[in-house]
Amino acid sequence: MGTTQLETVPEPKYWHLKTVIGEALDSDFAVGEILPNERELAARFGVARATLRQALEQLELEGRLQRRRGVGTTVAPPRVGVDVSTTQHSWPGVGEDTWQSVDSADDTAPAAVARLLDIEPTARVHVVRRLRVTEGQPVAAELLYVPAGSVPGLVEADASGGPARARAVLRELRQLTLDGQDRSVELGSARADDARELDRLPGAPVLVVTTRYLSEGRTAAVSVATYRADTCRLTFGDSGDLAMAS
Amino acid sequence: MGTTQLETVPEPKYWHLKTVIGEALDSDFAVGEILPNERELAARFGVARATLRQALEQLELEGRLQRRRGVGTTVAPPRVGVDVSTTQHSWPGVGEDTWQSVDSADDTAPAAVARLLDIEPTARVHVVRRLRVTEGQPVAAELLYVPAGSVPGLVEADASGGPARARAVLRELRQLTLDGQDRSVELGSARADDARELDRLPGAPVLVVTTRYLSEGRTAAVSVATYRADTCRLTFGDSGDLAMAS
DNA sequence: TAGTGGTCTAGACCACCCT
DNA sequence: GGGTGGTCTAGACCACTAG
Repeated sequence: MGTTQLETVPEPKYWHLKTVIGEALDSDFAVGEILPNERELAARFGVARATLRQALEQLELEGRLQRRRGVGTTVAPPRVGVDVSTTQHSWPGVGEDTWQSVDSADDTAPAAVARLLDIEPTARVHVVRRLRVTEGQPVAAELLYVPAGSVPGLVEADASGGPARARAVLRELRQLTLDGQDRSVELGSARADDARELDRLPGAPVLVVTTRYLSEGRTAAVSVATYRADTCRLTFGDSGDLAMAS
Repeated sequence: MGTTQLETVPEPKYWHLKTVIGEALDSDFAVGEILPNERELAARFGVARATLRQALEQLELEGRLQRRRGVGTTVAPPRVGVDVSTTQHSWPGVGEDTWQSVDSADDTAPAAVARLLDIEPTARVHVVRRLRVTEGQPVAAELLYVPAGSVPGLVEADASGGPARARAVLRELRQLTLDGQDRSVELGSARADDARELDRLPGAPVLVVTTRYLSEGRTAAVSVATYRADTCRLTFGDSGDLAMAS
């Protein structure tokens, strides 16, 4: 009674913190600059460390911060745009140096991938592992699933399993005519092995790009590429050189 | 000494929990089924609630769970694929019922958008708000920024600001010839207003799709659409009907 | 009003990186 | 060894939903 209702909007503390720190990032910090450590920041803002961490996590999710254990928290550079437009791609590995072949193995495909390939979950496929590197930094790890039926010409002898084997699978795949591809993008979290190659912790947020390569009415191969969500912006340059023309 | 080193891999508890619960989800639960509450689950697994929550958060991020305050945690249905292929789009709002116009206002564009539009940050633009609904559920909220110069024919009188105004802006925009568009996808967190329209909490993870509409060598409009990352899989059907043919 | 998930605290210890 | 972020605990209270 008699008291004026003073903004009784219980905005969470971590949300407010995120805003405040975000603004400070714009005005007071340069890219690459290192922030005070979490314990000090928490004390400075008068909150528990867990609460501060919630704010930092959000900022990291948005690509504004970068945190490394044992090192500290730094201001992240703007996200790099990585081209995932389909016209650029054609078959995987055509004269591209953006992807590095890592190795290849024979294995079964995960259930979801087997469904896309329309094969039995127990059927064996070639699994090619590749890594995409941009400006010296790994940005994506890919698993390319190729059913044996798609590469009948592949000689089985060379079972070295190394990069040479991976390139051999890709070379055979290119013998097919590519009729088209579909692509989808969704949010995921990095599996342990992907995380290691991407220099992140397991569970880090990633953008999962799934591509079906179609040939002769069938799905000839499926690629599952996981991109670092913190540092990457996926671009689909559907106009591309058109913007340059005229 | 004398003790055999027993798998001293300090896999985080929450990571292990996530795996265990994820497997249980596959085998013991049906879509829509409600899980025991967090306090009980934590007790059952012998961990603190915060630790259990870390596991649930990951599963929610991957679209496997859905949590609602005051209600409970349920098993999420598979993500819905929403088509964001550019051929389908042409100008925004051409005979589509997937998008609902909400309203339109005159405002300045955020700095990042002003840069894409190549206009002054203080220049006024039409901001059209739209909502994308799929199967009765809101999946995306969009802000379409249209510089006044792109819609010279727009009559200023009708400043109602409601859906009618929004449709008028779109109608005028369609007078231009569309030369092409660029699109990019990145991870973000929902702003308060988007979160409300998407029926999520502020900060919820979203996929931000930014589109530049090009006309006569200029950027005629910019769309920033935020899709619910938990329930959506963005699809780029670059083959589409090709898969149907032959 | 009872029960749910969301926020917050004040500690502790661990894994990792640098010097 | 000293400092960083990452994990974990055992509590407490709040905001929301439903019966």
